[in-house]
Amino acid sequence: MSTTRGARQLTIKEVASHAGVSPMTVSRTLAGGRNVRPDLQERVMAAVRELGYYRNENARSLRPGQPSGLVGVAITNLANPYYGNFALGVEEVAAEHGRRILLGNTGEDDARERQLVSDFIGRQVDGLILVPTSGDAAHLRPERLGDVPLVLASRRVPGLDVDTVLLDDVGGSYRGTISLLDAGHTRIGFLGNRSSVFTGERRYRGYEQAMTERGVPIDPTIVARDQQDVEAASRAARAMLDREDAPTAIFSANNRNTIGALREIGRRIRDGLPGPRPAIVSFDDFELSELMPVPVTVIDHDARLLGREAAILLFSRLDDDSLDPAARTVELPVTVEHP
Amino acid sequence: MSTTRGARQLTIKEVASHAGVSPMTVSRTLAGGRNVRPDLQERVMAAVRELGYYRNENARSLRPGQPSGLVGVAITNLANPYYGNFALGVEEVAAEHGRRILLGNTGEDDARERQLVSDFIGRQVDGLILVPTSGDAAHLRPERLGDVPLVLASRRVPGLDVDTVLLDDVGGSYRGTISLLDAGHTRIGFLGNRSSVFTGERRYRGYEQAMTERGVPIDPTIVARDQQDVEAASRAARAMLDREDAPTAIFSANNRNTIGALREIGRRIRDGLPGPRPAIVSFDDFELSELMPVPVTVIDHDARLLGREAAILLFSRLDDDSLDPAARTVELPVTVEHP
DNA sequence: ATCAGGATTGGTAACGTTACCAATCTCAAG
DNA sequence: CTTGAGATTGGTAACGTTACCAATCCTGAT
Repeated sequence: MSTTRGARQLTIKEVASHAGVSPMTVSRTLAGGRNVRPDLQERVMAAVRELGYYRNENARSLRPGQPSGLVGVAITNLANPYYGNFALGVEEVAAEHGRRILLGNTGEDDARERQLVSDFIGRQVDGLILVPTSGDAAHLRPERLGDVPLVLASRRVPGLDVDTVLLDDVGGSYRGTISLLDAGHTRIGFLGNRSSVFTGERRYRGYEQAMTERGVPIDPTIVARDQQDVEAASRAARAMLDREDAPTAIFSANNRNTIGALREIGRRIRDGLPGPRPAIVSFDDFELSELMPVPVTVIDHDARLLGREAAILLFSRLDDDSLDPAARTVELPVTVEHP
Repeated sequence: MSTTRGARQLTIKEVASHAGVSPMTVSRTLAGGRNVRPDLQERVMAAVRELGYYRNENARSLRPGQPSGLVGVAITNLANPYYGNFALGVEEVAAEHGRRILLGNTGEDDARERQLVSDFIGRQVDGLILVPTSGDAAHLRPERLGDVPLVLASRRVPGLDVDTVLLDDVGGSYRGTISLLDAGHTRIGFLGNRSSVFTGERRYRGYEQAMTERGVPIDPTIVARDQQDVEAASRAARAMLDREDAPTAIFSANNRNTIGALREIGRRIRDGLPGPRPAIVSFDDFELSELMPVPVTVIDHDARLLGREAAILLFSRLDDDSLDPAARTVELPVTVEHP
């Protein structure tokens, strides 16, 4: 099927003959017009406008050494506003550098990530920006990527020494937990991800450091580290709060867990259930946190900035050959905002 | 600069000589292996694995009739979770069809949209999905787009008759407003966008229809239709609620306005200001709406589904030449969820 | 008027791939 | 042992573009 689907794409040749010049003159004009007589440039541009010609970027990038102007971006979950903002930041900086982004969603699926990376490379991307899943890293090794620079965001990959942008997970979690301890809490629950998730590990470490430093023992019965979605987080919070010795405060290591915990707390208040109304410290901001029925301290950060930084690291490698090849890490600060 | 940046991309020729066959045999093997001896296929695949070869998709799509496998997607604001979900829906369906998406953010800027569309076409996209800005549509006319199918989402463009996916803005707003009227409210404020924004117009129309049908006059002093962001929405809500004859309920036509209104209401409650605590009907859901200090009725919908539908419309055109060329419109239902 | 030097223009080849065609090989039937 | 049909393999050209080189044009100095 599909032998002819309307007029096919115009070529430089057609523009040339329409303007009465050679293809080379058209090419030069489009490339900036160096060494082309102004009147010919005018004729060429007129023909381009008249015919509605678009230069074929794929053919262009076929010539050796020519960059494609594409950046492959794979993130784990576009539905999460955090990653939406991240993607926006990347897109902004890419646009400033005249590049486009090829976007893929991995859904935390390792196989999908491999597939995306292969495809991106097949499409000749100039660089890759990745929020890696936690799986195997063989497909990200330099020898597999050839000369395509890679920047990791949010998470590291064990054994992969490349440019990375991170949040100050440990510091933020530490300060957030300290603020609870300062307020007199000693039974502080933890909701988060398991250690195999990079940020899950780091954020737990911050919590742990603060508790240890203040000599407050960590009670594993009020530490839940395996919730990926709001539903599971809500259940974990319920189990914690149903206990005799329920926590008086909860440290939530990410947005999903915070929402889940607040749902459960809201339910208990509505239903008039007894027990503490725990204070919350949330790693990740969310809208209207100030209107919640319990005080929410927010460990906030700018995902868009994280995206911008990732893109900046990437383009610095692309645009500067003399750059020290050693991997760089940027760790963005987070703020702790009291209610 | 950049004469040699490490090893350049591998070619099919190198794979061929490594496997001891001709480039054509490699090409055929990669294309599925029809009419290639199994042992040669094996040798080829081994060479591909060993060398880490990726087929150059750009060169591939250079041949006439070959689709690029790319879809250009331009949305207005990736930071908005609504559009993040939309993009996710598009990406999912594109992936199911073996396509990748080129993503651009217009930021409601007309010039940027034009630029993105040009670039997308230059990169030989097989189709375009657009949340259009409200400006001029000349660059979206069929004669400018050649044979590249276009699908619009969320909004129509005046004078452009193409496949479109919309929400049932009018019906949802009508039903939401009716629910306020049913609850006995007669002073119902409106927060939304101006008429030149497609959804702004439609959502106002639903409000208007409900009010008119019930014989409740619309008071222009409590209709604010020019807020794009939370800040402005908050100010508009404040102005409304500061009035002697403040509304007892507010219809908010979008997420940004809802958040703004709730911020202002929260402030008034915290500060103990007098005046009504208006009920809210919000077009667009947001998390934890059930925990708000005033009842919030949510007109909900699935942005991800909207994205999926847009992609489905597009791929139906790409994959079925015999399709009736008449433009189709899909209007997705919305739900009205009482608190 | 002549000529060097630079500006301008155009022709050719090559980028990596695959459609098309021609060449070779296999094998069963005569 | 020949024949021919079908399977398999490889060579060539072309997709749209631009780097490189050669050809031509123009300018001002002699």
